[in-house]
Amino acid sequence: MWRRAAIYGGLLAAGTLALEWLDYERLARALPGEIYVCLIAAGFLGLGVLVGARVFGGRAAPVFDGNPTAQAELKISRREMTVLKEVAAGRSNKEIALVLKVSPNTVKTHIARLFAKLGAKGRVDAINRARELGIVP
Amino acid sequence: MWRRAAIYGGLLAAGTLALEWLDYERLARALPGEIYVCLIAAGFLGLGVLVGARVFGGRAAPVFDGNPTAQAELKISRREMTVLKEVAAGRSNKEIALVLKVSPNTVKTHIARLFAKLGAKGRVDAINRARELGIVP
DNA sequence: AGGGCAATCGCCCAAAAGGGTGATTTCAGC
DNA sequence: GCTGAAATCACCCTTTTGGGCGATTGCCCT
Repeated sequence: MWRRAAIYGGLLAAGTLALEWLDYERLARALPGEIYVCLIAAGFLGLGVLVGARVFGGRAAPVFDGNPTAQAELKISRREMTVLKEVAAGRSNKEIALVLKVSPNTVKTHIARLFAKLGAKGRVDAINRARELGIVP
Repeated sequence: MWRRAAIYGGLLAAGTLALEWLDYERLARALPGEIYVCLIAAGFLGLGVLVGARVFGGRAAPVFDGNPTAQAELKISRREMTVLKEVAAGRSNKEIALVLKVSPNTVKTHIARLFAKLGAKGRVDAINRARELGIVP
């Protein structure tokens, strides 16, 4: 969405520059000076947004709390989500078991289900896929 | 660094706007129209970069190839960096060994050194710490 | 020429992770 | 009251990881 806005800004900038290039004189006669300045400025503002978006991050989703859509799509349960977050935090099965106050076997079961649902072959892989799907920051 | 540039851009924009606000008439008399347009445009360009940087990502380092500063600080060698990237891609030691055409033992050695340098107690932990330090995307 | 470092590999062993299967409980929804 | 899904736990077994040695090679630098 923001990427789209940036592209529109860039197009606006390009359009403005093209107009200037093609018929500067007539444009200058037709438009009051201030409006012309504002046009150019707006174009550069859009271009700047484009540059900023290109240079920085570029990741689509910002703040994040899990993507309910993809999460529901894969039928990842609440418990599996909490376990997934623990895994992403770099904790071991034993640590997760302690934190969640369940048996290590339970943690292993949850993780196994997560792997199946995410199509992952390891915890790092699972985290990467979850991040691609936008269900983990 | 890029953040600094964005801030400079924003300051330029603010300065330009302030000048316009304070003494538009004298500025218009003193400067040829095109230069004035360029000044405003450059200001807005910087402002746009600032907005883009603020809206998107916000992470400090952008396109990326490893953060040389933190990397040098921890004395992470070239080979260790490539191994780290493979680990972050979710590959197993055996797979990494195949890709890099070295023995699995060598991969293990590199990873062990990485753990020591990063102060990590597992691959996921190592990736998280490396990402915090900005030496991995 | 010698020291230091990166890169490579080997071996041993313990711990962790992962795969497969089965079982129980709890609880919401029909 | 029955059903199904979620959550819990257990056991067995294989593979992977990780820790802790040591050793060699090649390269850069002084």
